[in-house]
Amino acid sequence: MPHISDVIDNSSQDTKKHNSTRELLTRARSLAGKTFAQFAELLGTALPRNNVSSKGWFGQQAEVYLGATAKSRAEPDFVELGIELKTLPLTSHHQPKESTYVCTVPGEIMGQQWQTCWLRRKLAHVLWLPYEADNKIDWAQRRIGTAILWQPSKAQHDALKQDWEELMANLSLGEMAQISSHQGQFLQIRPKAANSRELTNMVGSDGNSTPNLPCGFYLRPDFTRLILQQHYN
Amino acid sequence: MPHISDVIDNSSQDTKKHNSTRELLTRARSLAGKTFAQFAELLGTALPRNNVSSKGWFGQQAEVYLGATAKSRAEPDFVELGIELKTLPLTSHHQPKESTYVCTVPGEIMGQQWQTCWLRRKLAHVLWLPYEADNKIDWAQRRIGTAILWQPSKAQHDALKQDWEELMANLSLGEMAQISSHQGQFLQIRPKAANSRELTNMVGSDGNSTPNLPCGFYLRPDFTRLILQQHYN
DNA sequence: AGGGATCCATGATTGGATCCCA
DNA sequence: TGGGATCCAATCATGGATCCCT
Repeated sequence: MPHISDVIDNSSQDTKKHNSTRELLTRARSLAGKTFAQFAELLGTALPRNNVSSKGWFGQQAEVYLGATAKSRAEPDFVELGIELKTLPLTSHHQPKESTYVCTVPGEIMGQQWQTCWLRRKLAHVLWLPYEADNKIDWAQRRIGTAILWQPSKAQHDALKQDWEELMANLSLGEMAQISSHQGQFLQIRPKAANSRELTNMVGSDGNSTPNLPCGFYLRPDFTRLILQQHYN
Repeated sequence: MPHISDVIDNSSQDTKKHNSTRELLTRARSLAGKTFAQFAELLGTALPRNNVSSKGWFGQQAEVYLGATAKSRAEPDFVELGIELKTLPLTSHHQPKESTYVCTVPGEIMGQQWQTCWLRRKLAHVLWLPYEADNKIDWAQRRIGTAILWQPSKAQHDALKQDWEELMANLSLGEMAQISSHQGQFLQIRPKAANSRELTNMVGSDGNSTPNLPCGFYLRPDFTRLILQQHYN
């Protein structure tokens, strides 16, 4: 049984966390309407000259601006808040343009559980940062949208859980090579590598290790579209 | 049963290997008597300005000069010959100045066997390249010695095997933290890291993973002293 | 003088994602 | 238009070892 002071401390922590979360959202929303060029100026950095060679630029600079602490580490972007930052490219019709990368598919399949898996933790609390990604708009002139702080609804959670468990079951059945991007209603598994010759080792349920393309979990556009609708309607 | 042509091919391979090994030794010995400054000039590179910040310089440049193929990979330096290159720093009395790093201690202890372990493969065939390492000699003026091509004698092999099996047995008993550099007659285990705060995961015989300092196997000077004596007497 | 601590280079891995063709 | 392929930055891990204090 916790001592009363622990309860008081926790409660105080929760209040701080709540306030910090609101500050984070406020700061993120202060970017709404700004172009990439204006954003770069805010940061005092130069815009990369083209988008092909700077795919992750906006996401990484947004982390810097919002004070994310985890640089390429296996932690939430905002550790103390448990919040993950994800940029969300939009078409000219303000629909998701792409699937959204979530995290890498674990190389060790055995013993993975939904309750504790990395994907679930990543998607437990997300700060979405939409932006214009229509190729007809000059890159420097693309505008940042209004940030959305989101947690999965019961239905969304359950749908993700079902997809995840189906995909993981298929993986453990052995042939990673047979896993298709077509599986999964909202979640899919796709290659995630520098190139198609890259290989890592997958350890299957039989304990054997086989070389495979590194893969990642991606959210299909249908899923992120729901999030946008949920917020704007 | 092999076809007769396979036998002929192998024999041809062996001859090539023999010749290449002699060429390697000859090329290595052509460095005998040269100073670091002269060696750097041979390579067309600059000498690093001090030795503290360039600990691996000679070893790495020697690999380049001798055509080693494995750059930081888990292979022998000269893959086709199965030969490992090791530089050997000497005192003013031409005795080994330091213990000699061999390889990292595997993070997975279970199932390790002497017959197939990396340490045994590394030490199966070594091209030793001695050089003056007395701090009283200006770094640029240190001279390279006569290369020695070495394979362990039966007695040396057995002694290494005994040390290795003793050390590995201790590791698998659990407490990596309790392993001491004092153990082992010719072989020891010591830290091998950027700094003492670095940690990696060790998987013990119980299958549990515990964080530990990354460690390496080192040959004690007594061992390399034997190799020098064996050759020069 | 032995052993705990440390230094550099480079390849591999991971986290940020979007590209782009059939 | 979906999914196979790819791009950059930064960290991590490994291979090359020697430093340097007690």
